[in-house]
Amino acid sequence: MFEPLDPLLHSELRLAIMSLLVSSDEAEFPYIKEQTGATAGNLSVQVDKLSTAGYISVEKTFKGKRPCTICRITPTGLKAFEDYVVALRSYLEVKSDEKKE
Amino acid sequence: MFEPLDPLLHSELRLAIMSLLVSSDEAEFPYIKEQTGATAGNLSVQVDKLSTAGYISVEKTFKGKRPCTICRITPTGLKAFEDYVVALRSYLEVKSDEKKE
DNA sequence: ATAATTTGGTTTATAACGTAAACTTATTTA
DNA sequence: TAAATAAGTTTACGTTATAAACCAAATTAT
Repeated sequence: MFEPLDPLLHSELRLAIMSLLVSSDEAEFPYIKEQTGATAGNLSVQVDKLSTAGYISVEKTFKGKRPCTICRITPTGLKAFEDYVVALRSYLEVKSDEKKE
Repeated sequence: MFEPLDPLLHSELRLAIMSLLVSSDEAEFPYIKEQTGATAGNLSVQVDKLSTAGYISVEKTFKGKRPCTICRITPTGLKAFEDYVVALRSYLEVKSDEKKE
């Protein structure tokens, strides 16, 4: 009836991060911070979790002399996001008293 | 850009409960338990939270000699659910690099 | 009759999670 | 050269979610 929701994606900030990365193939840390309105600390933690799960890749480079963290979604992450969206539908659709399952 | 998600609804089990109640105007505790696959304890806690928030009403009656807990969604709860669905869309839609906001 | 099981839950203890605050390091700017 | 800013990370804490333990009444088995 209700499909389980990937707990890694069922989090406001992590979902927002993934949402951004689905649309733009890469994004820098400060941009994600600005778009999501998250604090740097919270963002850092959640980026790390997504990265550890293999949902995003994180590249640490430099932009001039300043450090620059670039995030990208991975194929695994994209698949997980798509699956999550499908699963969510089972919660959002109105069921007109269907039988079982 | 991303609308905040009502924390009370952004929970797998509570969302499932609300989803059931949106479609069926009332549902008994054991039915919700069966449909969601939740444990009775977890369900009891989450029903209580939704009830405290005024999102559902809980009526305790009897069915024959056995206790029977009936849940119904309230207008407040329905509104909250609808708002949540709208807010969620801001995370699920693919944005083709639109400008700002 | 009474013991065991089932039904229908509630309470509570714990582990996981989200978040902000504090901190670090390097770089500009005053 | 001192202060402020940028770009993060670490850590500490309060909040949540969840299962385990519990309770009471009714039903079924012995």
